[in-house]
This record gives sequence, C-alpha cells and structure tokens, in this order.
Amino acid sequence: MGRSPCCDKEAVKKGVWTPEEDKILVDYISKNGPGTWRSLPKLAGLLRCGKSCRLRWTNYLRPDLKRGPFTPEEENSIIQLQSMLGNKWAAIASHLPGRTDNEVKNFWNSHLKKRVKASLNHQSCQPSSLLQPNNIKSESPSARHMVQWENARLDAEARLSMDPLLLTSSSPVKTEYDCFLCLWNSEVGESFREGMACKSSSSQVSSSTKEESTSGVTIDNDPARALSSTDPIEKENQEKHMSCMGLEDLLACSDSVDAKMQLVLDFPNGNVMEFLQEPVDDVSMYLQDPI
DNA sequence: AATACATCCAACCGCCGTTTG
DNA sequence: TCAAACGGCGGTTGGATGTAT
Repeated sequence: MGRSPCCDKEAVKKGVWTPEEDKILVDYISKNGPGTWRSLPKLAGLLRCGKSCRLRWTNYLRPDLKRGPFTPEEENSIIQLQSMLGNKWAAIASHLPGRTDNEVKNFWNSHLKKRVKASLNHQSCQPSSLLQPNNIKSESPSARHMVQWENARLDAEARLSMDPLLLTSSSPVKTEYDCFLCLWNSEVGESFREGMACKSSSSQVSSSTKEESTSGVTIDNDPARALSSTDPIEKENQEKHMSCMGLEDLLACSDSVDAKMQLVLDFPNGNVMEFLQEPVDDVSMYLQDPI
C-alpha cells in the first residue's frame, strides 16, 4: 500500500507566500514552536501543506538565517566541501552559519559550478587535484581541518566497506584508518562533528571570546586555549610543553567541547592528519570497542 | 519600445530513512 | 513485523527579473 499524500492537495494553497502568511507562520512558531509540521497549518490557520510550512520556515523565516551575498570565504568553503562531499547540500550548509541547503544549492548551480568548471578548463588540471588538502590555501583554518577530517573519515569508511574483515574482532591489524574511525566515533570526534555543526549558531562568538566572556579569567592549564595564544614565543613554549604530554592528559584537562575540538584541530605541528600517518605507539586509549 | 533570451531563486516534487503504533 | 506517518534531502520547475538585440 502506497503512502497517502502529506496533505489534501485540493485544499492547500501553493506558490509564493504572502507577507500575511509569513506573519501567521512566524507568530505561531514563536509562540508554540513548530510541533508537528503536519498539524501546524491547521492549528495556525494556514491553507498550506505542512511540508510547505516547514520549507518556508527553514529556508526563509528562521530568525538565525543570514541573508545577503556569500562572502569569498563562504564561497571557498562551498567549493572545497562540494568537491569533497558532492551534492550533500545539507551537510555543506551545516558548516556555513546562517545558510540553508537550498541557498547553497542555488548558489552553487547558478554561480560556483560554472566558475569552477571555467577554472578547471583554464588551468587544465585534474579536478581531483583540487581536492588535496595541500592545495587548500585560501580558506580558513577551520575549513582546512574540516576537509582533512572528512577526507580521512571517507577514506576509512570506504576502506572498511571494502574490507569487512576489519569489522571483525579477530582482525589483528589496526591501521591508522581504524584508529581514525575509533577516534572519529569517540567523544573527540563527536565533539568535532557537533562543533562544526554548531558553529553556525555560535560562530559569531569565537571560542576564546566565549570563554573570556563567561568568567573573565584566563585558565592557563587549558592547552587548547593555550595553543590559541597569539604570542609566538608563548605559543612555542606551550607547544613544547604539550609535546611532552600525552593526548589523554591534554584531553583530560580540556573541559569544554570547544576546547577539545580545538585541541584536536591544532594538535602539534598543525596537521591533524599527520599524527594518523605516523606510526602510533599506543592508540588503545582511543579504542572504545575492539574492532 | 518590444521582444527574446538568460539568470536567479523560492517553492514544489518525490524519494529515502527513521519513528511510531 | 509491518505499514503508515513524518521529517529531511536533493533534483527540478516556473515565475520574476535582468540583459541583449
């Protein structure tokens, strides 16, 4: 038996939303929250499909949306993420504060796709070369980290999908990919994922600003914060100190999600993937469950 | 000024995965 | 266990607007 339509197509209005409809929707959600989208139109007094209400709200009326043109930084992020993730617009949009998947998709289709294509033709280089983290020069450090994490994650997942033996506990070999997956699935990885997803809602407030604003007191034993120091000498000293500590120690004294994420992102020498590529002496602390 | 064509983007459609009863 | 309900997603459409001829 097929699914019934989400709404009575005869009774619902379609097309462009009027300001009056917008106001009704905003007022209702402000007072009651969206609840279930299916029942919302009836409760709010709108002759619209629930799906249409959800779309209108998420793509246009949500108060946290950023309107206006995309910044060069945002453009770079979209290009990098699209080349890496493909047309996963929701995933890409989640890394762009205040932008919706629809907005990103439209912007890609109308602007960036052509530009990237033209650029590739002009440079007559392989598309794949654009995907390498080494070629990522212009965008923000967070975008670089993001691309590196995502690349490693995709590598690991692809590898596991091709080699089911790795999923069995009898497999004696644990590679850097396996370690990465464990780390990815650990609290640290979760912090990273949540952090990147939540950056949209808190990005205007940098981590250091947030921390300072709450107490006004600098906590010196937080290595993540320490690494964010702008004083090169101080930073060097702190990095030396950190290199003598185990990651576990570092994570243990980083109490905030943001700080832990920052710590992983800024793990010594600045290349988060490099420590995965090096031989790892003891990764057991990252292994929540035996692979 | 009129027409044709191109571009943009809000909104819709249909599919998919998850939840629920 | 299964089917319906639901929310979310990506692809596509079509009206509005801009630009060229």
